[in-house]
Amino acid sequence: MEDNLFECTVLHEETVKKVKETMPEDGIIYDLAELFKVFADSTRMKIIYALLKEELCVCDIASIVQTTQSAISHQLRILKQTKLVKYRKEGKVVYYSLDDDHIAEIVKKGREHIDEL
Amino acid sequence: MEDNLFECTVLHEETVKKVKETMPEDGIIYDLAELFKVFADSTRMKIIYALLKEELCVCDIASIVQTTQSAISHQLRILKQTKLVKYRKEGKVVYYSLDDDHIAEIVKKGREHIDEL
DNA sequence: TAAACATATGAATATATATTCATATGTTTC
DNA sequence: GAAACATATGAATATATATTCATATGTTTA
Repeated sequence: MEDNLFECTVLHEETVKKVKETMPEDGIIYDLAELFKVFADSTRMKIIYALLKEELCVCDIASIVQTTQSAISHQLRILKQTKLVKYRKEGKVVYYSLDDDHIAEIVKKGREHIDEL
Repeated sequence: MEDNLFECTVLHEETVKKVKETMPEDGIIYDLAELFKVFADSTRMKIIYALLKEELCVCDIASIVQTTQSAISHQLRILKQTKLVKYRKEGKVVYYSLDDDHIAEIVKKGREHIDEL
């Protein structure tokens, strides 16, 4: 009659109850996972690193990342949708830059972890 | 004769050269993307949040995350391989806990970004 | 040592997503 | 307004990966 589907006799009920209460809503968890998904691809990570330095147009990025304009453009769309980059147009050229101070910090923390392994 | 495959006349050569010099090696970028990949799944994010509170056994985690023991175990393997969690055995029960201080910081920075949108 | 139990794992399936290719859109210049 | 150019995008393909199911492994207890 317990509401856990997990037939398990060593379950620490008090602990589980306490931890459950502190868990963020599923929506928050989902959004967090979605955010980190953006950082979870080499191409996008390269784009982010490049933009950490300065504003760049699409063909600059393609040259730096050594990938096709199309692939870059698709990835920039994702970065745009998740509000990690902003852009401005100058004629037919589009300049992208980072749109959030947290990005640098997240990358830095990740880098610290990597460097300590 | 340029070494860029990107037929693009507005390329900012000086800028591109400068940024290229500051880019981390591909290996670092790859490792970073792999790290963030671990955070990029709702189930793993829930496990991480649960373990932020305290050490838990597999069936506790399954109960908190409301998923099967098998799914949790598969995800814990990934968290183990990437050195984000450690474990200790007590008889047939296995207790998992976070293995790195950066994890909390990375999640916190991500959360700050989410909360500001 | 056999049964009960906690956890781990291999294989299969389903789903997500990165890249490529072709082409569309929008801007500038002649 | 036509050609050249920078960027965007839809469709298709290929690859990665999360979950499920069945079962294996290892530990405790009767």
